[in-house]
Amino acid sequence: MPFEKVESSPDFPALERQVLKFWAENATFEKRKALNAGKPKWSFLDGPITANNPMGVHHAWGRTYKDAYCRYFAMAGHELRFQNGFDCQGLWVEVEVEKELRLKSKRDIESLVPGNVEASIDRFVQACKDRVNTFARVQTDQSIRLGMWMNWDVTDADWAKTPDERKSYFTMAERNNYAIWSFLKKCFAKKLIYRGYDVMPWCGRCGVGISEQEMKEGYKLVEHRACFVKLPLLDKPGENLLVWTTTPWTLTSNVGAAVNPKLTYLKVKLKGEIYYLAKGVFKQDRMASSGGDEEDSTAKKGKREWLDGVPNLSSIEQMFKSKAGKGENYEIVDEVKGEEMLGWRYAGPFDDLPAQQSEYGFPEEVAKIVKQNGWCPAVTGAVAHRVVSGGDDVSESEGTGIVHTAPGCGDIDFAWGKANGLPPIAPIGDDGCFHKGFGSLEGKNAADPATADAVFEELKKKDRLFGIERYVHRYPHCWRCKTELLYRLVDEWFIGMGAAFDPANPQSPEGGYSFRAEIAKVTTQVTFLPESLNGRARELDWLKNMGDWMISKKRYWGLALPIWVDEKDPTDFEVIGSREELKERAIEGWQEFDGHTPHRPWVDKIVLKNPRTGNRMFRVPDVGNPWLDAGIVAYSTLPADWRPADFITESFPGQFRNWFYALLALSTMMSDGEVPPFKTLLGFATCKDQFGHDMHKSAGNSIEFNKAADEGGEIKDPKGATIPFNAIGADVMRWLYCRQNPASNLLFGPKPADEVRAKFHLKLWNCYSFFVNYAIADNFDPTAAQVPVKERPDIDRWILSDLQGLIRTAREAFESFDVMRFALEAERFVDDRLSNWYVRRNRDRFWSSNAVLDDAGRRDKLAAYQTMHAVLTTLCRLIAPCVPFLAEVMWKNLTAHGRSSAGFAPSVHLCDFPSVDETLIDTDLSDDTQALLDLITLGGSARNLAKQVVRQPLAELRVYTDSDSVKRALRRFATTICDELNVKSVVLSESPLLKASAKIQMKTAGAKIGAKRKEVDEAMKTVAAEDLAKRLRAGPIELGGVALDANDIAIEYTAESGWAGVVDRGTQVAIDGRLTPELRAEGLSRHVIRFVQDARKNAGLDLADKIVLSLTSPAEELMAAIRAHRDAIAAAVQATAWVDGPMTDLGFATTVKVDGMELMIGLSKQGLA
RNA sequence: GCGGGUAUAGCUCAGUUGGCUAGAGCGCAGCUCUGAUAAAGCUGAGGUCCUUGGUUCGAAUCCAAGUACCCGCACCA
Repeated sequence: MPFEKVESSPDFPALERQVLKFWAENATFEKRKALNAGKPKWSFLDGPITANNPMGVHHAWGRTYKDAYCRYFAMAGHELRFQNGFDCQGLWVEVEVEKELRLKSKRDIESLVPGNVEASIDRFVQACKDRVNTFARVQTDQSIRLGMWMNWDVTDADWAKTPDERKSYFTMAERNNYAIWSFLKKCFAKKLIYRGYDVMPWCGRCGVGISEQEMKEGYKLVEHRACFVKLPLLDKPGENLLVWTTTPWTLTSNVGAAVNPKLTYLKVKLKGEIYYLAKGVFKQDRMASSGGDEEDSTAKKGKREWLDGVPNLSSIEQMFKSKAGKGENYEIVDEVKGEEMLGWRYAGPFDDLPAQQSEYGFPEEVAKIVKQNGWCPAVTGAVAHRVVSGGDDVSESEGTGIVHTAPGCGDIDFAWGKANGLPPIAPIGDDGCFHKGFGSLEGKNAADPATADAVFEELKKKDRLFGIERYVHRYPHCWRCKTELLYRLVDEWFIGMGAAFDPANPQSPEGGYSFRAEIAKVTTQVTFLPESLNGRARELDWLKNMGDWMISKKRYWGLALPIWVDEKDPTDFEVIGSREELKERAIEGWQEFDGHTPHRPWVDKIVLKNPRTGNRMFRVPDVGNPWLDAGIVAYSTLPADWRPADFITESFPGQFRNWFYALLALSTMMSDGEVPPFKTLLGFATCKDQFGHDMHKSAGNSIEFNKAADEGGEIKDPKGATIPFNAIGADVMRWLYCRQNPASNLLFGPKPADEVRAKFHLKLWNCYSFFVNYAIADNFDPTAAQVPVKERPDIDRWILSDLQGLIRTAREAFESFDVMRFALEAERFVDDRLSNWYVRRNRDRFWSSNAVLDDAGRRDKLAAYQTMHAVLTTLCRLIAPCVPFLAEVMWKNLTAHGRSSAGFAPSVHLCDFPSVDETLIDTDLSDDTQALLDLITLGGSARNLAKQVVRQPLAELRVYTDSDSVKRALRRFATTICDELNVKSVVLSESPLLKASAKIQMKTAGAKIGAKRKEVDEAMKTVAAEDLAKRLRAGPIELGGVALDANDIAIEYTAESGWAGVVDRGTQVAIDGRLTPELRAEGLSRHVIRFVQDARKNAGLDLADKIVLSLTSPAEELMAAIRAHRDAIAAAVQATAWVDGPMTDLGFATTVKVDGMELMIGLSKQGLA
């Protein structure tokens, strides 16, 4: 038997698992690659997936695109590399390993082996490698389950190899790390690498500086306590500057107070003391959003972002009033210009701290650098306190207009400090806690609210605290561990990105080299999809605005920055570009390092000799930014003859500043500004839950890949109710992703999965099972000689013709990376054309029995089988890239289990992608059939208007149309129309069927009419529509002073009495709704048949069973109808004998009502009566 | 704060260079079909096309302002 019986409700996930086995056992993937060897290359570059956890369903979206396009280009005859990538290094892995090992801090990490930092780091780094290997393998298995075809590492032996030797690429591989070294060396040669001492956001928990890219991800609206602080002026007893800060811990390190020289400041007297503050802030409504800081308060006023439960800010004036106490008040005694205040000396809030007594700043390391760079004279913080100019950066939009300046705690403070010779005092260490030298605050964490309390206590004791308030603002947090960032003076390593460029014309500035502009130039060579996202503009915008790239992390697991620094001169450093260079230059440590990957702690052992000074050089302990790891892959993994990649695809949120950026940046440097890393980028949006909310593990609405694929599980809806779901399976997920608009967020869940399965998979499966199950019964042989297509009936040639259209769409869509277009068209093909027309109309061709057919009949039936077989097998090949399992299951069965002797490939994935067969295209036939389908719909609505069900035969359907294809369809498919609409005849009418009414077609007439609309409307009213129609047929007419032709005026119609009519565009359809007694009798008989069929089913009879039938009714009309159509009824219900009168003694009996009339049905199986 | 986007049915979204009666899928309601049958089809209800103003004979569409949400950029005391 050529085919296997097909279950009507299949277990898709189970079938998928069988297909995986089939592929593995038959080495199908290897065979595919062998077929394509030596063909034109199509280069795909995989964006590495972070190997830190199992996959979620959101990963499956991108991985479906990756696989679908790779499979398409493989079927279309290209050689591919099929290499998957894993992202291995970086803080995210460290954080998970810290959790595993229950470590809380960097100190814990360095004490893993008590007393041995180096061994501790080694153990920690090994744990990170282990974690990556573990989850890379998990993700590999899951990707295989998704149906992704890549050169996977499968066996234990594969995984025992080093990352460099495995089939997938790993960013922790030596190849990758050394490639980045060569990149950094090139940057160094262009003098782009520099060491920056700067105040940067810092995560005290992770102990790392946070780069600009990372900071974007962590802003959150939070509450802090802000305070107003008095700074007594040394030369004006009883007078104070009033400053405001949201970070009280930085007051310990105050060195200056910045004013804007152009602003006016008030001198406010309160209880005998004088306070200085900016005039503009005094009465300001502080809850209005900053913006219009000009005086006119009518300027647009937004409301400040605020948190519920936090009281509104009061104005500064109000604070003065309430502090004045009852009956008293403040007094404005004078105004001064900011510039007059410059140089005023004041007493700092924490001048008693040792840290304030250190020349050049604090702590010593900082002081050393400050001294070396000449950033300030030999003064201590306590001595340096004075009013400085902050220029226009000091505004009246926030605070008091006098800015507390701590050059060791703020970016701009640091700049002001350098400009004014103020020594920086850096209060906190890499753990975010106060250094020694800060008195009672020593060891306290700066982010801890209790620390603010301690600061407030100190201030109170000294009478420096003017007020405390609860304040809400957006504040950066660590994107990994969510702790608050602190601004801290650090030394980090940067790549200088160079001068700005004009995004409209991104060339390097005249003369000078600008890395930024070079990247921009390369970026313009890349295609960003989908177009609606304006990806290129986004990327250029980022390139324009970004600062220098901070590439260092003071951590353990990652790229070892190949920077060696002179032991005596921290400004003298070198970048090493390769392992070979390192070996050559090493004067110590090579023996120990050799045999290890270039990771900590081993690489740290290498010591170089400074050729200029003869001093020893040590590697900086920092590791690299992980986007370097992912950014180099176009060079570290793609061989030269595979560059640039034809295609990459990733979820775009964030990636314009992360992977896309890194890839462009590193490739620009590596190719000296010549070659982009890829030609086309397809971005896609974010995967949400089925209610449109972000998926979060904690919210219970995220779905693990394994559960979606095989296990089933449950999700929580937004109200927290639990919704269980069954396994969805890979192909349903994949189709969901393929049919999605990549620019929009995707809603994933059991409900969308069910919809997609019902809409596509089950519809297709129904067609397939219908075909196969009849083909089995009929012994259809797919290898039998073909009935020439020309000799097949219209409907066969029609679907083959439309199938070519689908093939054309498929090829265009895949080639332009628009799989959605193909998927939606395929759905329409399967639903509207194959299922709802071809199969439905052809059921009787398939089930007609060979025994009663003549030669022509048998040939017609063979044509039907062959047509449907061709359609289904072609569909299998078309959808194979999207739903590889479903396609494979159907293909194998349809091609008699892949017997290659029959000319079919043993796997659908070893086929070529279908090409359009021009000889099968019959445009007229396709048009005519479309017209037919439209006519059926119209006729259906006309029936509906006439309130006559399809079972009731009607006399006549009339059609009036100006469409040639409708006219042709009417002639060509008259029988079909009669059958579908259950009418006795269908007639093409030469004249309109319906009462005319005229209507102007503004689409064509609008331009002619213009402003004369009213005149034309008036003129229209005076002419009968029928006359208008007649005159128009003769030629253009004049109406209201405007010449109009037949195209400009549409004549519309309504039906005459007894008829029901509908109109669509140029076609009118009218159906005769009147019933003659004959028609009514026939309709009744059809109802009777329907009830008898029901009764048969209820009686549990088999399809083939013959029956003895008895039909009785007290209603004479019904009995007459039964008598008149007795033979038709008997044939339809397979009654071979009649019993006149009631038959209650044997078999099955029931009573029903036919159009209100009682009918007793009795039947029994023939032979039992 | 600056720039960009979006706003259309209960939900998810289409809607061409302005053109008159604004669509689809899902959901809902009703009906039908019933030898593909735990499938399928049809019909219906449901819209201030975010608001206001403007341009125009005519605006969901173009312009301006406003509102809400989203994205990017900038965020300082």
